[in-house]
Amino acid sequence: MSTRRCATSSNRLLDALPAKERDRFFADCTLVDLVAGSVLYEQGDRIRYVYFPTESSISMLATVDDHSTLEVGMVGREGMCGHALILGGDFASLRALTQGAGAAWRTDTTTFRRHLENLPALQPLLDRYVSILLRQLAQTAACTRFHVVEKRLARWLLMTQDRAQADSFDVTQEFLAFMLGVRRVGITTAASSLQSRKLIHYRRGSITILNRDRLEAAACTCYRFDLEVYRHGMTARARGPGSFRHQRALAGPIRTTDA
Amino acid sequence: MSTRRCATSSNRLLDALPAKERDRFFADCTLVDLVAGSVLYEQGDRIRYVYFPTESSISMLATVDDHSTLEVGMVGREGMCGHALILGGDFASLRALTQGAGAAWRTDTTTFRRHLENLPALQPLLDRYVSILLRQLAQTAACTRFHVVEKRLARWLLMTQDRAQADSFDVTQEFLAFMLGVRRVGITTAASSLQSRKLIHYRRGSITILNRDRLEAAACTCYRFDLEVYRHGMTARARGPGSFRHQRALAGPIRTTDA
DNA sequence: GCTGCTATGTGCGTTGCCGGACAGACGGCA
DNA sequence: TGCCGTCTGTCCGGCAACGCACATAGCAGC
Repeated sequence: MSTRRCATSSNRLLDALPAKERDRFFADCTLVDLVAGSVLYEQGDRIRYVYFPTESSISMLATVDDHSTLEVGMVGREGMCGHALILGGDFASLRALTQGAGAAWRTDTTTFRRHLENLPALQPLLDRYVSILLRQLAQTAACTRFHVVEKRLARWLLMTQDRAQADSFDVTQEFLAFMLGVRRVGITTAASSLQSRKLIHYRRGSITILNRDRLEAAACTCYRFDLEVYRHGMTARARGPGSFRHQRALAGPIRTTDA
Repeated sequence: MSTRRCATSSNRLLDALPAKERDRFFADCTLVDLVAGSVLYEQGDRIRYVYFPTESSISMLATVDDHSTLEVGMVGREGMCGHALILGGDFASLRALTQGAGAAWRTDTTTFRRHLENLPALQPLLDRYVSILLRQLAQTAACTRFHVVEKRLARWLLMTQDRAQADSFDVTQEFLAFMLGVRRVGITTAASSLQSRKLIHYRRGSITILNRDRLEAAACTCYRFDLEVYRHGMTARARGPGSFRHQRALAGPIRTTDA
């Protein structure tokens, strides 16, 4: 089933380090196996370890009213889990839950902090990652507000496929509903629509992506936007236009007019 | 009308700097007047100036599909606008629009970068601010998903009141609709509901908050949560519980079980 | 094979918001 | 004073998603 599995199973952030620094960093890392469904941090937990997934994927979750939960970010081999440490914090600001089982590099907080000081390329690299994460959160907020469940589901499946590096992965509709913050039946409807169009196939806790291109066409544009942000950062390439519906309603000139 | 106006009209982030550093920073700042409706950055713009509002407030906006826009963050005297620079970036990742007219300290990018290197307290302070911003984005995503317009409107009004430091401020329903990503009529309904309960009073482009406590009770809990995050960061105090509706659906143990 | 658990599918009325259209009200300006 | 642009209020049908309840289907263990 895992047809798209890659040869190299490392983490892209760490790969981006200069070889010397990377070696020093890896010397203090342990390769661990994350179990699907395990909670890495509860909101407000003191962070003990940071994680750099290689095959696994982790969901960042925000909760309101003690029961409604929404996935606001996804971390795979392109990222890291425990971003608060990058910014000098001690506590996890969001719940982190292993969504796709698999391997991840792990380092304890103290060691990680030491590397942040001693490896000159590390902090800038991770700062850049934080800014990407920040943009992803903003995009998810808008996406969740404006896009229908079916398109959001398609986006989620594509994002997960990228991180699982496989066409097929284990997930129940109940879990998907939890991630997208909708009813399970909402997922049933959306998923069966996608299946009837032969974009995906699913059965009892497992989903296979059949046609990636058409699934991408069925997803909202947020998927592609996210990819662009990861690839090019926030340069002009990832620009999305956007104008106020009624410019007249805004007093004053549009550009900065401060003295 | 502006009964709650404070004597000190400075910026809280800059106030938190040690006196010596603050003085050096202010020496290179200009106090400018932001005009309501002016766009400080378009998404993807190279950042030329950063802003530290004192009386003004700025909205950070995310756009999807070239027309649907959502306010994902608000910056007032408690924050700064141009966070990308803190993380070493050059480009604005979100649109920034002056929502409440007023004064702000401004510095150009080059000078700001120099201060980041030379003033030892600045970078840690702003890093902490970024992590707060990040948490605010996540909260907004969940809030936008789960809370009805009336509660979101109440939250928005409270947040704006805090930043305007006045009970009354100028804003049209059209603009509110734009911020919350809903129809103008949706605001009409919500606002007249709040007005009928004597929590606010409004007339033609201006809103007055009549009863702050009851308005807070009418707002979603996200308002209070935000305040806690600003006050205490992500320590245990700001913890919000949250459990999966059906724990059974998650395979494996709940705590981290990696080797 | 049967049992029992979990995952998926369907039906029903309800609700919050949408899109569009239009009527009324306010307030600056001539 | 009266005009006119802007802001606000009300109506309509429609739809996506909700909450609840119950029916079916896959799969594991005995």
